[in-house]
Amino acid sequence: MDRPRVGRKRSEESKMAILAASLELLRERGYGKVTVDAIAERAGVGKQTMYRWWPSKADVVLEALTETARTSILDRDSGDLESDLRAFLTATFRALNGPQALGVVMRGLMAEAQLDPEFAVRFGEYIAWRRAVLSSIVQRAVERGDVAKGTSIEALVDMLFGAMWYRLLLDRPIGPKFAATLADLATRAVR
Amino acid sequence: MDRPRVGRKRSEESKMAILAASLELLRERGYGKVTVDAIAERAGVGKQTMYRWWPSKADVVLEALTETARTSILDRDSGDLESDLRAFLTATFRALNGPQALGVVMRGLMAEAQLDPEFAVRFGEYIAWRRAVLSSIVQRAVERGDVAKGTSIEALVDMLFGAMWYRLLLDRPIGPKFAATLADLATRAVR
Amino acid sequence: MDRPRVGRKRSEESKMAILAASLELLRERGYGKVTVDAIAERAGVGKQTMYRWWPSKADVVLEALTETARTSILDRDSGDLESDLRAFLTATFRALNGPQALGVVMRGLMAEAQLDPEFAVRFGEYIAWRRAVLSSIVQRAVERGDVAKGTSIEALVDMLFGAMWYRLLLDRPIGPKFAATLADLATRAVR
Amino acid sequence: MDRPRVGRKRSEESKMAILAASLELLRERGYGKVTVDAIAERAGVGKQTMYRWWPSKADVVLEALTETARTSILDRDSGDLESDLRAFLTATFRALNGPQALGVVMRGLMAEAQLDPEFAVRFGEYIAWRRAVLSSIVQRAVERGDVAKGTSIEALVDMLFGAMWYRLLLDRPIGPKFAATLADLATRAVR
DNA sequence: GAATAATCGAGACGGTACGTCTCGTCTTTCC
DNA sequence: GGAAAGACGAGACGTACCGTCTCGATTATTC
Repeated sequence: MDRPRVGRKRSEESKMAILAASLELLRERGYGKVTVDAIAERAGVGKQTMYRWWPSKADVVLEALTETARTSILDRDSGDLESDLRAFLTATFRALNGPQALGVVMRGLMAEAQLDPEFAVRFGEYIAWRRAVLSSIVQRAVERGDVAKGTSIEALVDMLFGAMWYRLLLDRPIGPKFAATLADLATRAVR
Repeated sequence: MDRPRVGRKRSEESKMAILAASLELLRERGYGKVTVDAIAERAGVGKQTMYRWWPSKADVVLEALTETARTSILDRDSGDLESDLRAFLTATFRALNGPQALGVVMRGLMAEAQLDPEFAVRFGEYIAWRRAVLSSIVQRAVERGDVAKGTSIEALVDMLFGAMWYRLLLDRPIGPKFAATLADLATRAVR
Repeated sequence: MDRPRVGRKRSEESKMAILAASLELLRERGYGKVTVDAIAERAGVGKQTMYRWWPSKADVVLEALTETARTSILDRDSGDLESDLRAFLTATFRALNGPQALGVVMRGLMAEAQLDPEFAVRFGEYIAWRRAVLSSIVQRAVERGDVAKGTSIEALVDMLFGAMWYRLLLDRPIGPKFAATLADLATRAVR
Repeated sequence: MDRPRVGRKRSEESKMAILAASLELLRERGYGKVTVDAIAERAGVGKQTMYRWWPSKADVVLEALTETARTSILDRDSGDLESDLRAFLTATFRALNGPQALGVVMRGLMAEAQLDPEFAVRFGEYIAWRRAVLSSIVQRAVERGDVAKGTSIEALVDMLFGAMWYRLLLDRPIGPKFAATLADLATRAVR
């Protein structure tokens, strides 16, 4: 059982300043050009304060992303798979292209995950959390009997998120039209 | 008009040594831990020789990859979309997991493409070349009349390659079973 | 006028623990490798408690040193300059080499004084205090008429303490033999 | 036996720029406030270039000092110990106070030697070199028969250089008057 | 005996400098 | 004139300490 913590409390102000500075710099320069020193300076914070709470730059950014992304998830139950999917994908894609430039940030993090295996673990958890939402949408359709028996939900989710990531990473546009096309193809695949 | 080239000829030996050393180190350490100096040393080559012929480390690796991958493409026309897809995907996935560890290399290059926009262009060309093969498989089915009108071939290819990349980048297994599932889902999606 | 202090009293226990921990660590690691955090931890004390009572790490050590050194001063009046000098120097040198490793500590403080001008002032006072003892030994000889007229006592003291510090700082041995040699040379110099 | 070196030669230009920048900064800020980054920037040089050739900042400064000090050594043989000593000490002290502020630099290095044992070794060699000059002056007097039998030359040199260092480190003035006093005392001590 | 003050251990904070690493370029010598 | 060797400028990285600030608990004094 945790003995009651003693000493100065973690500064919520610094924490927020770091996350905010990260997002700012990410938008201004893109992931690859953001340095730890720049974040610390912009946040008015010592570098050690960052390393005390996050193991690496990528983890700071991941937390900043998670914070922001929390709002942009949409899961509306319309009773129809295709329209649920379209709504979810459209909202997701909009966030990617939005003023926060989430797409750029996510590309950078995916890159980092390839280079730093320890970060990959934590990034994987974030990804799994996003997957879960999409899975549950499909799951509802299964329960309604709208999905052919034996269909692999996992593979379907891989195809949907995969298509999104694939275009994101190759810097191709991701818009509402693409969302509709994917929703349509996915719905037909599981019929 | 080309005046007959003067001076020492490009050493084919050095070129091969560089490509071989790259693949070796890639397998041993993974992309992120391979340095230019290490490749040069392993190849017994000056660093300048690398930069004379390739614009960056990533391009060396890309060429090493292309060289190897050339063999692993399979495009058999069986007259049936699902079985063509299954065959193509199975062969592709096998190469990823093969002794050359192509998967690891491709992950590294995709990461690099996120951080270096100039390399992203060249990497994009490589990707497009791989896409073309898969597209032509689907195109044949279209010409046979096996694909519903209005189906977006591009989106279908995005879903297939997307699913592959998505699993690859998140370090999840990619095997023949997954190939079959994808081929099945894709075939049903276009009916 | 000081109104009688209110509030918790200074903890004599903590003070002693800090001085003791300082000497311990000094002996174990040498001045350069002793950190403020280490002293605080060893003493079971908050860092602020140190900075509340001493302006810097060096001052803590200086006080620890002064405390110890108080005992090691010897000033016996034998009526003979050479033997007084020999006795004083022998005792001083013995303290430097003693179990407290005063020599090591003093070297560290002298170094600190070069880097921190404010500390240099306080260290200078300590040095002056030690000089005064040696000066008074020579002064007695002057009053006995054993010193040639016009001899600079200050320069003589500089030579004696200078020789000691010079060897100390260059990590050369300082023992009773050296004390006798210095006493002899000094006595002849002032005849 | 050294095989003839291949590859780019050490840049004499960079080396000189580093040494020059060091002296400049030393004069401007004093040893304690000179940083490796500042030297590198002022010299227009990468930090690695410094660390390639010198193990630490102190060694750079030591070399800069040695370079400068080479000129300021004076060893004139007048046939008289006192006047030789006075001349040597006067010249040495003048260099300490001169426009190069050698005194400040030497204080910094002596401090560093206390904190970094590895540097202390190299600094000790520099000191030994300076000692040798003074020793040879006294040695000549011995050979002339001007020195009493049994006198410890080593101790005498310790006293002379010691007095100089002692005053230097305690930030007390060192001028020609002090040189004359020391020369006088030393000469009387060995008679 | 409650209110007020100052100290305490713990530990997070902003900041500075360090020494290492890797990149892509430049220079020298050899073939 | 290409190639291997290797030094170079640049600049980010993560670590180590410093001296300060904040927290909640613990004494002392004062009212």
